[in-house]
Amino acid sequence: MLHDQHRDIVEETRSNMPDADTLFELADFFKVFGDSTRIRIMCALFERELNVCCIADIVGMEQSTVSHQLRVLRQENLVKVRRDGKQSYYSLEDDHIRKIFEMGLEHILE
Amino acid sequence: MLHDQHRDIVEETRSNMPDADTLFELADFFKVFGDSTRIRIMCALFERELNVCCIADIVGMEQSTVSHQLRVLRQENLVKVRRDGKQSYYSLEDDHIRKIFEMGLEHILE
DNA sequence: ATAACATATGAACGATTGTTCATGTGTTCA
DNA sequence: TGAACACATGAACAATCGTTCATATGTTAT
Repeated sequence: MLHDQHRDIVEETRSNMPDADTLFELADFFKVFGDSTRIRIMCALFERELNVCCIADIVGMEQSTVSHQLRVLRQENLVKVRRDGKQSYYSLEDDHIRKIFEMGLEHILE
Repeated sequence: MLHDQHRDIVEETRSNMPDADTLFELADFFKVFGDSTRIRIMCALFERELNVCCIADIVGMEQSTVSHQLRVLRQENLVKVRRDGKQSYYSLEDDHIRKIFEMGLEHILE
């Protein structure tokens, strides 16, 4: 049960929070970072742009798996594609990713 | 198939990446941010420390659900607990969380 | 000691997710 | 045009995850 003294705290806290939709989007965005295959793909792309079969080789997974995960990364605007003949070259979309990575690494290395 | 010209790229990229264990840990860490209930809990805690039933009320979920998720947050060292009589007060563990939040928000608001 | 309350936890369930296999689409080169 | 290649995608499956219900633990007050 919620005490009377708590009602105000609850109300004020709730009013200072971003709206539910935004937080939902935020969760979806971070969900992308929550898989080690995708993390490894992004990490590989920190160096340079790479085509799909290189990425597959680097992370040691099937081409199909990598393609599926690249689609997830694309949908959240984390990577962009460039077609060159038969091959698709992927690269990182922006620099937030790098910073988020750094923050995460700082946290776990404590 | 991997072309000869790609072998070097693969090797060099792989050698510049953090080791697999670290990236696995990193994924597990970000996994915690990938759920809207947990996001909302963390967001509520930005304001002030809160006990469990206040959090449950703010996020609109069962006390049990919130307790389970608080355990997840505890296990990844994202929150700490303080017992005060019958109640447990939760607060954020460090400031990385705030920065990671900000990065995420910046990204989705583009 | 017992009742009432706050929180934690285990089991069970449905839902979501990651991977693989098979196949489809699009491009190049002979 | 057709074979070979690079990549994308759909279906299916196992595994993981989030929630709920029921119950256990721990604390306070009578």
